[in-house]
Amino acid sequence: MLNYQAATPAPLDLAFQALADPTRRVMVERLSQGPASVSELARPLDMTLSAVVQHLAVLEASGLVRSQKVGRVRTCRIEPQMFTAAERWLGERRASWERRFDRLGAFLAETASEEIATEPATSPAAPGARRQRKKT
Amino acid sequence: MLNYQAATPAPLDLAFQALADPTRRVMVERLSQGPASVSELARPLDMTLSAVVQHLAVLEASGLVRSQKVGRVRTCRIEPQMFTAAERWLGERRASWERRFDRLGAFLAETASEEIATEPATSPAAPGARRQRKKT
DNA sequence: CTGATACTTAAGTTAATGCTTAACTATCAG
DNA sequence: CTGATAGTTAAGCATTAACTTAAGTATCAG
Repeated sequence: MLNYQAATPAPLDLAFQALADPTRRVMVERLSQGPASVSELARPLDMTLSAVVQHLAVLEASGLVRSQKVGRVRTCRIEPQMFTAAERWLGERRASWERRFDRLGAFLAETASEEIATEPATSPAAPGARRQRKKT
Repeated sequence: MLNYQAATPAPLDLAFQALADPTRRVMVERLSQGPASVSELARPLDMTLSAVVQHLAVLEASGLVRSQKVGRVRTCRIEPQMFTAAERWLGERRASWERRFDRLGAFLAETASEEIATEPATSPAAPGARRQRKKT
């Protein structure tokens, strides 16, 4: 996974990556109903405790989940902030194309009785010679 | 990546996985402002066209993006439905813990002058002997 | 002290990812 | 027809991810 962009993965990288796994989503679903211990999280899952601990590590690294150990049991809980961040990113994209649709609608309504030439807004795309390897 | 749960990955797996990559998010950000050709998507990205095409394939497989080819240019655009699905999943989790917070608040307000014993709701956790390998 | 519980940590294995080259296939302009 | 555009496809390679075993380390109950 050579991602030549940032040395440190962005928070959203980690969040979406964490949510991409069905096992981890099950864990998150459980936790969104209230705190739970590691074994409680593991119970419905068909894998070793060890694997669950590793999934938990991914969730914690992503900032979606937090946990603390009291005695010998580690209690895990949801960390709402990162969820909000992910939700916000999605919402912003949606807002973007919805705004565009609104403009398009307004434009169509406005020019309904004027002209008819309305290309689907494909920009000219300058030539821009580019060799195959373009490593900065 | 041995994911012993489903032979077919769930839609949300693909969607979140697709969004987990910063390059693909840049592509999505571009597309949420309007349709674009493959080369247009590639222009700001520091990688070969080939790599961009592969990222696009991931986005299409996830259902977040759709594309069609006219002549020699492929025009890509956002597919809103899958975004909504992802946003909804996040929203439902949030609703879950917010509901819980409300109940907790109500409970605290109600018993404010009665008793004081209020454990953080850690369930009893039955013994349930389990060997290390528990492959169904 | 002893044994169960509840994790932890470290390897090791396998498959999936994110790239790169390189070679090809259609358009479209002139 | 020719050359440039725009994309496609197939290998190949290094890294990461998702597990497994196996062998710990702290609690806590009795």
